[in-house]
Amino acid sequence: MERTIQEVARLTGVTSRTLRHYDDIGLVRPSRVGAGGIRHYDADALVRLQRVLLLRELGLGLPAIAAVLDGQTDDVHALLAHREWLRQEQTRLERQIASVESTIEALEGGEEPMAEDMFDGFDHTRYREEVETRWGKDAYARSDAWWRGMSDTERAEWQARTAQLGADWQATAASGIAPDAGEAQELARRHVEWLAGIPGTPGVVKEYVTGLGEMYVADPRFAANYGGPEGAAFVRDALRVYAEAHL
Amino acid sequence: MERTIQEVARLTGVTSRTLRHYDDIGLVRPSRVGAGGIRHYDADALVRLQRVLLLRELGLGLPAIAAVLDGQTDDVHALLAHREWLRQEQTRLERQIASVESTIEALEGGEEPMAEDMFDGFDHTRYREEVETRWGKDAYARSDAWWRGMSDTERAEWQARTAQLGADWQATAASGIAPDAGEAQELARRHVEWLAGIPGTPGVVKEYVTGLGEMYVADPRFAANYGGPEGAAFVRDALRVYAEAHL
DNA sequence: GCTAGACATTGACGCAGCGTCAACCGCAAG
DNA sequence: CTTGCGGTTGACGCTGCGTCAATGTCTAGC
Repeated sequence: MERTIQEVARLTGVTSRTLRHYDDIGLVRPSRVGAGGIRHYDADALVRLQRVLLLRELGLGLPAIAAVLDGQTDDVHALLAHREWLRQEQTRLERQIASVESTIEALEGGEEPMAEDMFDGFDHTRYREEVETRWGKDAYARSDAWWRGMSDTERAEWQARTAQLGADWQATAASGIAPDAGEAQELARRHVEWLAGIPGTPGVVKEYVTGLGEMYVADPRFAANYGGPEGAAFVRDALRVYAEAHL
Repeated sequence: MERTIQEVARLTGVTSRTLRHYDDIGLVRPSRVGAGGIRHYDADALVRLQRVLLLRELGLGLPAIAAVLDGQTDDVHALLAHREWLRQEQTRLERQIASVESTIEALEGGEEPMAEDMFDGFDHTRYREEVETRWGKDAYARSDAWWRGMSDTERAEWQARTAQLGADWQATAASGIAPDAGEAQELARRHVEWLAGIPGTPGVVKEYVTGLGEMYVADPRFAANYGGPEGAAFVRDALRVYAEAHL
């Protein structure tokens, strides 16, 4: 009636190591421990093990299995929750596969060694329409040439600067100070300086800077760089104050 | 131009702990380590980190990413292999979800607390047709009543005995001895004894035992219990010899 | 009665990828 | 001088066991 650990292992297809592990964590205890610590399993222990293995095949974690077996959780309930988790994993995988495939296509198409558009910085092509309608095709072309002319390293540097500027704006807006305070105005100065570094834009013209501030608020794509609409509003106000005073 | 670990962390969205980990394993090293072991990252390091993060989002493991970045692996090749792995994961998940759902249905339908059919043992309902056509509806009904009348514990015990018998047959067949050797004949005796424990079957009748042997060979569902067709053939031969001599 | 061998036991490390203390140091502000 | 922020190097924890390693026990054969 009783079986040793090795016999149980053969019967159920698990290793003896697994059975010892289950004993350690209290999931399936042997029915009796004889001389020398030898584990013996009776039919009841086998029933329990059998239920464990069934739930394990379904992908449940050992703690969840323990909860079900000890009656702390309703089995149907546990399985429903588990199914939900499995489904989320599945959609995650789907998205990942799609990403991998589009990346493969891009690489096979000879695209840039995927260094672009990782930071939230100035992603050029995304704003093509915006630039062309506001400042003309010529402006976009110059800007585009400038962008493509840079090396990966230079682009990374530029993007990092852009991201840092955005991060600083967010931190400042969140600190609660006024848009016309010194710190915010210093940021506005950096912002204008940064703008001047982009060829093909009007540069340090007063109405351009204030207009840009409005765009940050109106366009969620830009607003996201500054912590959403509120952050963008802070940037707009600070830029307006700065432009009035210095441009 | 250079940034501290915390700045890089904010820029890229990873934690400084992760950056230190990447340094430890040599995946992304800081461009310079200043006084007090302070890490500094320049634009080149950012480019590398950026590529790491892109590949990580696709689900690649860090060693695989390192291989790609160090030019030891073609990136397209690595991604193709990775896609294959992702697809396998996906089908595995699909199957698991299907299993979970059928289990949920079974539980909601008030089925037995899923103790059945885990071992390779005698799974009753699977062989209903087989039993009814060979030995009549009455035989199946008696057998069925006997099976349902048992407790989980008893059923587990029975299944374990059945599985053990199958395992012993496989081991004996694999050992290379002849079907009429003593050890095989002892197993045959146990087999007949085991058969006698199933109500509704003809029992220890000579032609029943030999016919059963043939069925084991012919039906892959049974053969699987004895190690496939070869193992089943060994069982059949041993049973025939035993039946001729003792029944 | 001894020994070999098969199987048992209890540690303990390793795996992936960091999160999370812990303990300590350095620098700037109040 | 203290406080606080940010930097450093360990080292453990998590999931579910696989995989030694060192040692004990039971059975079989001489």
